[in-house]
This record gives sequence, C-alpha cells and structure tokens, in this order.
Amino acid sequence: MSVVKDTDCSVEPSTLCYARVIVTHTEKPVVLRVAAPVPLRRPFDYLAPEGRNQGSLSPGMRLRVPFGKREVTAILLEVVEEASVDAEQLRPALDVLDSESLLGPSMMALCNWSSDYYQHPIGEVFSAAIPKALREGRSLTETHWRLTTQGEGLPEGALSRARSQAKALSLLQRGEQLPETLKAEGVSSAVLRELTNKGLIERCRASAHIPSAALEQEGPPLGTEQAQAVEAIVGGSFSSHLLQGVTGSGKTEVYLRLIAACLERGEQALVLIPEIGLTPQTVKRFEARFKSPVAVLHSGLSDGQRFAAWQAAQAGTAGIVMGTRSAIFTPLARPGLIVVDEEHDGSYKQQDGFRYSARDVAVKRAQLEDCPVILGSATPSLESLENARRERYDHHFLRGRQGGGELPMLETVDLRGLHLNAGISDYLMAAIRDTVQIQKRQALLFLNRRGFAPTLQCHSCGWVAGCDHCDARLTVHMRKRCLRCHHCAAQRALPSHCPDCGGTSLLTHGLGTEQTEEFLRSVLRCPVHRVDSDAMRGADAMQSLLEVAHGEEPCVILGTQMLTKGHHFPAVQLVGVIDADALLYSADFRGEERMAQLVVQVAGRAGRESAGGKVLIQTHYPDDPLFGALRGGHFESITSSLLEKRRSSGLPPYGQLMLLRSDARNERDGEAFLRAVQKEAKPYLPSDCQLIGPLPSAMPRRAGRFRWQLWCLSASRRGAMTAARLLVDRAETLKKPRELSWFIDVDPSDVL
DNA sequence: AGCACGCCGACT
DNA sequence: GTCGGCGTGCTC
Repeated sequence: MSVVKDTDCSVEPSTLCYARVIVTHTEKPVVLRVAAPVPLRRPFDYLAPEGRNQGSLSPGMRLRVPFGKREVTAILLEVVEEASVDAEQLRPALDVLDSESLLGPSMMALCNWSSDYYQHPIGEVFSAAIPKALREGRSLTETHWRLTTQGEGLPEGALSRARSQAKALSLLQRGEQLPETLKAEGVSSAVLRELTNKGLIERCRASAHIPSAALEQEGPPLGTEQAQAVEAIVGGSFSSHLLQGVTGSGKTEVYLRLIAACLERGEQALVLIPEIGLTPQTVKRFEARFKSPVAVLHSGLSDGQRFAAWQAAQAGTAGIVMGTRSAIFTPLARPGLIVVDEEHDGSYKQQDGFRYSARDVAVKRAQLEDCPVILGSATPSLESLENARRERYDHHFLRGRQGGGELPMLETVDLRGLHLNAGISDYLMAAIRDTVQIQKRQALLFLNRRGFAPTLQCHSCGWVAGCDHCDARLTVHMRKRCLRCHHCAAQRALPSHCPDCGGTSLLTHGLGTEQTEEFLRSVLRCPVHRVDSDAMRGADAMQSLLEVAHGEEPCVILGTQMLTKGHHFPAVQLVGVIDADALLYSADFRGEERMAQLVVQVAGRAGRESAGGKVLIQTHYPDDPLFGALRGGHFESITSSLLEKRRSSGLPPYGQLMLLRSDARNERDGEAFLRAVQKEAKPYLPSDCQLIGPLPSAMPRRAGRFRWQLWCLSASRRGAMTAARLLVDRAETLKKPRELSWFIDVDPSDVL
C-alpha cells in the first residue's frame, strides 16, 4: 500500500520526508480529505498533523492547513487510505481545531449532496452550514458561566457586602447561565470579571440539556381536517407531506401541534419561513405557545447573534429553530421535524453564489435525518403538486376557514374600453368608496410596479429615458424627483427638458404605486398607505403599517408583491388587483403559475376575520380560462391545466431544467463561450437530455454586462446530474476571456 | 477567492 | 536603476 519509495525522499526537501515517516510507521497511510474555503470544485488531501493519533479524527472537524502560501481553516470530509495526488505533494495539516465534529453524519451527507446536486464548490457549501466565527478558526466559544469548584464550596451568604457579586453567585447556583440572562438580572461584565479573578466562576459550554416540552399556553381545539392532518403526519421517521390550506385555514396550528409532539419526543423542530414573513409576530406566536426557547436565524442578524442561535441549535438547547432560507443548513443535535411554510415562495431559492432551493434541500435533509417534513401552502408550487400526485408526498387539505370567515367572492373587471384613472376603473373606484366610506372597512390594492411611472418620454422628439447600463427604461420617481433603474444602481435627477431636443414637455407613460397613491389621496378622504420597498425603507415602517392594518380605521393600503407575504389584514374587506395583465405578460415560463398564486394569496388577505370579503381583478382578458377558474375558486383546475402545458413542453416538473449562464462586459463573448461549451459537451450528453441555445437573457444587458444562457432540459434526474457535471467540467476546462464569468443554475426559479 | 510570479511603463 | 500595473497560474 506504500506509495512513497525510499528513493523519492532522498531528493525531496526535508519537510516531505515526513511523508515517509508516516507511511512506514503506520499500518495504513492516513490521508485527510478536506474542503478548503475556496471556490474550487474538488477536495484537497493532507497528512495528519504531527503527533496526532488518527482515531480522534471524524468528518466535520475543522483543520488548520497550509494552503499555497497561506493558512486556512478547512473541513475534514473523510479519512482515506490513498491520496488523489502523488504522495510527495501531500503536506501535513497543522492542527485539529475540534474535539468533536461540528456537523455530524447527516449534515455532512447533506453538504456533500448539495455540492454535487447544485454543482457548487464544496468549501462554499460548508460556508452555509458553519457560522463565520467558526470558519475563521475561532473555537466553539464557552458561552455560559458556571461556578468553579471553589465557587461551589462557598458558604451560604458569602460576599454579602458585594451585592451584585452575591446575586451572580446565587443565580449560578441554579446552574450555568448565559451572560445575557445574567445581564438581564443586573449582573455586569465587570462583576463577572471580578468573580473570575477570585477564581469563583468560569466560562463553560452549555450542557446538552433537553429543552422542556411544556406549553406556555394551550392551543385552540382542532377542526376535523386539522386533526386528521396532525394524526397522519405525527411520527418520528422520514415522510414528506404537502399541507394545502387556504389562508386562515389553520396551517400554523397544525405546525404547532406537530412541534409540540416533536418536543415531547425530546427532539427539535426546524421551521423555515419566507424572507419577508419573518416578522416579529411569526416568532412571537411560536414563543407564546412553548416554554422551550426559539432560536431565530435570518439575514438581519449580527455574526455574534447568528453564532449564538447556531450553537443553541447544534448543542440542542433550543427546541425550535426558526429561520429563512439559510437556516436549512443549521445542524440540529436531535432533529425531529422540518416545516417549510409557504413552500411556493420564491425566496427559498438563493439567487446568487450557492444557488440552492431551501425547500428542496429540506426534503433531502428530512430523508437523511429520518424525520418528517411538511411543505405548507395555500397555493403549492406545481413541483410539489406533482410530487403529491406521484405519491412522493402525502397530500393533506385544509378546506375550511377557522373562525367562521368565508372565502371572498372573486370577480373580474373587464377593462376593455373602460375609462381609467391612475389605472383604476370606475367600477373598482365605486367598490373602494363603498368599502371605506359606507362599510368603514379597509381596502387593499395590489399593483406590482413601484415608482410613479415606468417611462418618461419627450413629447416633442420622442426621446425615452433609458438606462445607460441596462436594456431597460428608467422609472420616474416623483417623490424623490429622480429617474431610477430598477435593475441596477443607476439614478439621476428628473430632467426638466429633453436632453436630445431641449423640449420642455415631458410625458410619463404607464403606472406605478406612487401615481395611484397620489390619485387616491386626491379623491378619498381616508388615509392611503403605500407599501413598497421605497416606502418601507425604515426598520419600523412595516411595523407601523401593521399597527394601522390591525386597527379598525378605514383606509386604503396600496402595495406591491410585499403585500402578499403572510401578513394579516383583519379589517380588509376589499382586495383589488389593479393590473393582472402585467403579471401574465411575464417572459418566464412560470408567469401564469406565479400570477395564479399571487391572486389567490392576495385574495386571502380579504375578509379573513369578517364575512363578505370581495376581490376585484382588473384585466383586458376576462375570458382567459385562468380567470374563469379563479372566479370559480378552482385553484386545482388551474394547476392541472398548467401542469398539462408543462407536460407537453417537457418543462419542470416533467423535465429537469438547468441553465449555464454567462456574464461578460463584451457583447459576443458570452455567446461564444456557451457555444463552445455546448459543442464540447454535446457528444457526451445523456440521450434523455437536450441543450437549447445559447440564448440571450430576457434583458440581454444588465448593469453593463451582457448575459447569455444555455438551457439543459433532461427527462430524468440521473441524466440531468450527468449533464450538469459534464457542462461544469467543460466550462472549467475551456479557456475563456478573463473578465467573463459563468455559473450553473440547477432548477432555476426563473429563466429571465 | 487569495496570493504569488512575471514582464512592461513613469518616477525618486 | 526601481515601484507597480494587473495578466496567468496554482493551491493537496
């Protein structure tokens, strides 16, 4: 088995003679295969550090290793017998940073699977699973404080003259404590330092105590369907479930019951929620039910907060771990349940770097952890519906609304030939007036375009304000008196005359939330609130809006996509979709699916806690069968007809889609590169895969770069995987212009 | 991604 | 004569 011959060593530098020592002194050579924190798709092999016995090494430990001219923290993937490179090239690792694995076998398997499935560098996958502090080589911090043996031996009433110190000691007599807990009791860090100097207290790691399964409060009684769903899902081993229930049907209560059962088994629950759904209310509802601590993970946390929540999950001290997309890679000491709420939501797909779908990773993880996974939605994705149809998922329905609310009536307004004011027909206007003035309720209007107008044009010469860096028009923002590109950072002052002909008559075309807001303000006496990313800049803007929405005050709430994400609007009686057609015009093959989901989601905001809600959808195509189905409340018939279209075109979920995308300063480089990849890959492509393109993106130039894509559509998963590896391999080997970049997007959420 | 080495232009 | 521009190549 020895791969290093004696003769090799005589000509090698002294450090490499170490290799021979290891090889000749152990029965089997020990090679440590690691993931280095670099964007490379291959692992690196090392020798064990000097004077270290191999028995204590397990995958998921961090190693300090020499890497080129520098030192990095790498993750041990596996211990193998034979290196993938010549033994002379191996260098010994410098140190092992952990006494036990940070991740455990199932998380290691998940990371390896993700790296392979999404064809993303393994080192960057681990960056999603291990917090920055640990990746930078810091040790698993001793987060808690406890009494030393000397501290434990103190007599009753010791240090009574130092009041805070005595207070700290009495708290610690109950057991170890977090510094935050002590601080809340009035113990400062100065006090802790003094006690440390006296040798009475010390830092320690949290003992792996299992959090209490006790309830803070009982839940409401379950309806029949809820009880059936709970009954069917509850259990300890792998099973996957699609929980489909309209807004207000009580999906959350089903999750809460299942989490309670999970905690009772002494296990932890992982709950994923969409990006914008992570309101303090969501967390509060869970915290109000359980005594067990909830660890929260989202993008707004500092490194320290993230590390603390990660540790609580990993050590098992948090019973519930709740977070957005990236939380799916948080290790759990005793996983027992995974919930993906609003599984259709686009924010589960990461749109840059490591382009994973947290929903799909969640299903894989449940399988590896051997626990149940629930995907919940009022409007499931076609992928999940198809999985349910194929009986990969158990399909549970919640049809009734809790608390007696009825599903709102849905009506289309035929816009053809109608006079519009800021996009609003007289019919919709009358409904708004009736709602706020007569009924004294709230109206919610949806318009998926922010700004005042999407186009500015010169009336004299026809000039149109376009972005210098993108193939896009600049949006007029009246409030800030500027023109902005919604696709890059470009922004400039609103011109007073045409830059081409000097004409002073500049017209706006089209409609945005600012304009509709202005119009509504001018004709209505009640407050009009605009909810879009411009108006919701401040940290508490959303908070104060939600306070308004939860009040009884009649008002109009006008907003973009933001409105559809999980918020409760109990006093809303009328929902208006101002421009449903714009949603249908999408160049993406998921346009209709998105539009149907959006209408149903936005409709779900109406009359949630009152009877007789109404939904008006303005469109020029009221005869489209999609609207017919929406009017009839037949979401199922929409999805089955959309699935039929997907089947005939071989698109997901009937075929697997991957895009090789390129991005270059030069207009033609990307196309040439993708064409070369295609030519190289074609002879080796699995028979059930086809390459389409290269095609320019829907917006070919964006932020000064030209974007192209090569489609790969595969009939089988196996074929898709082979093709993905092939495409990436060819793209990596082919020489490319230096400033061209490329990436693969497996299961893209859009093809724009 | 870093971080080297490497070969061509304006400076104390 | 050197400081430094970023092109190219490698990391077990």
